[in-house]
Amino acid sequence: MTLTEENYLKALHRLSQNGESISVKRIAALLDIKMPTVNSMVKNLSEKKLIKYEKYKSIELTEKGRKQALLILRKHRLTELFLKDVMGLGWEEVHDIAEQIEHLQSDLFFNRVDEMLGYPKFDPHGEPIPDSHGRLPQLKATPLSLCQSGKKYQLSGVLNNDASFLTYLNSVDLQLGSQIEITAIQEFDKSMAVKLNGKIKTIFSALICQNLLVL
Amino acid sequence: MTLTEENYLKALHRLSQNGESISVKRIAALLDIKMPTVNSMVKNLSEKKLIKYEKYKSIELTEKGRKQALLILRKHRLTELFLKDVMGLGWEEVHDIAEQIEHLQSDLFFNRVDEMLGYPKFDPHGEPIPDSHGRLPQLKATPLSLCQSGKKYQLSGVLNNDASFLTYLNSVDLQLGSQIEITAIQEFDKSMAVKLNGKIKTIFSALICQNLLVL
DNA sequence: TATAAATGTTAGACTAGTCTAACATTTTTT
DNA sequence: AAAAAATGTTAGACTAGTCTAACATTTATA
Repeated sequence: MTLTEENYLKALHRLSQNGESISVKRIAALLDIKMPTVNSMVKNLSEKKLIKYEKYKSIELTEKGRKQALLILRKHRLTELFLKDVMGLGWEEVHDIAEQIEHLQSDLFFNRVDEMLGYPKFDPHGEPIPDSHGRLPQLKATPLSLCQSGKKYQLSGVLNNDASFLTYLNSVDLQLGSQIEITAIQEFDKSMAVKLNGKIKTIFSALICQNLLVL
Repeated sequence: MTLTEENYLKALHRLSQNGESISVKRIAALLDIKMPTVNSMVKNLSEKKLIKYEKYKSIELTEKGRKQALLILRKHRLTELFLKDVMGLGWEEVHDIAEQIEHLQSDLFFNRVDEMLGYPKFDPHGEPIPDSHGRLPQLKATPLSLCQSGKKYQLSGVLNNDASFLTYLNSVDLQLGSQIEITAIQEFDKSMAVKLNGKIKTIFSALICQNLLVL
């Protein structure tokens, strides 16, 4: 598979995640590529049995295509974790580098990365890491916004990668694995009073809660 | 620069290393690409002022081209060291992976690699690692195994950190900066008769010579 | 030095991935 | 249900990098 095909597969997978059906227009928008270009790539991927495609109908990944996408995702997420935990880069810095490293062809390299990380199941953004056969772990992290008052959770990821958000998390010393205890939930605006790592007390707005994944 | 252009520059630099002049034929052979293809790329690189080229004449890197090549070489050699020393891969395994990683665009990544390795000046073969401006350290450390009989050298590094090797060096009172004079080279097994610090006379096996870097 | 061999160059074709302009179909609105 | 808007498709062009076949120049050799 070419680098370009891999990027299309990743996009296809991402679009298939949020339930809605996949259209040429949405792929084009996501990849910032014109529709006719997407159209021809869609035909190409269809010939390779990576997607199911009929003119004017919506597009779906085949099992084969989905597996390929998950294998790329695996490399991406392992890389992000490696850059952060082994190399000490910041959350906000790792994505762009991982976008490049995910295309490396070397089982040896990624297996060693996996090993050095202790075979992790989630990446720094809380996304599950597919195994080497392209299968996903069953466990799923929950947004803090759906959690209950009076309980304790562990931060397992974030749903937003904006630098401003990540900077905020750093400012309250919140990292993967940090403990979050919900002491109260404000009914009116769904903001939460929380205690972080048993120490810092603060308020999370609803927007923040929606973007924190916990276990 | 494209990945392909980078590979041509690397090849050009490598060919320029061994003194002989650079021909289309030699580039083609090294990259396993047909001569007409090389010919057109040579024109392209010439337009970009990375090489000096006139029809039927031999090819030379410009200063600009040489600098670019050295920056890629820097990334390659840092990566090899990283894969070996940080990730624990074998020396024979790292080259192919480094060939891919050297094309990553991320100063952040390579600066961190450099930092984690302690800003090394030489790779384990004694090859110099260009700095981030594409400049070479002035002096080139050479494995003792490549040195000449009858000359004097200074120990500038070792390529092996096994306790047994370092203990041996201590036992003959050899330290960084110590003088090594080669008095004879045994042709059969490449072992060397040496005089250390003008005093101790002993024999270094070929293996020892390969692991001592001198200036 | 004339000819043969080696090397270099040009011309033209092909693929992957991109584009714009024009046309087709489906979906939404009136 | 007709018209308008949105979306999808086709046709054809362009670039980078590759190739083969044919031609040109330089170098080596008889």
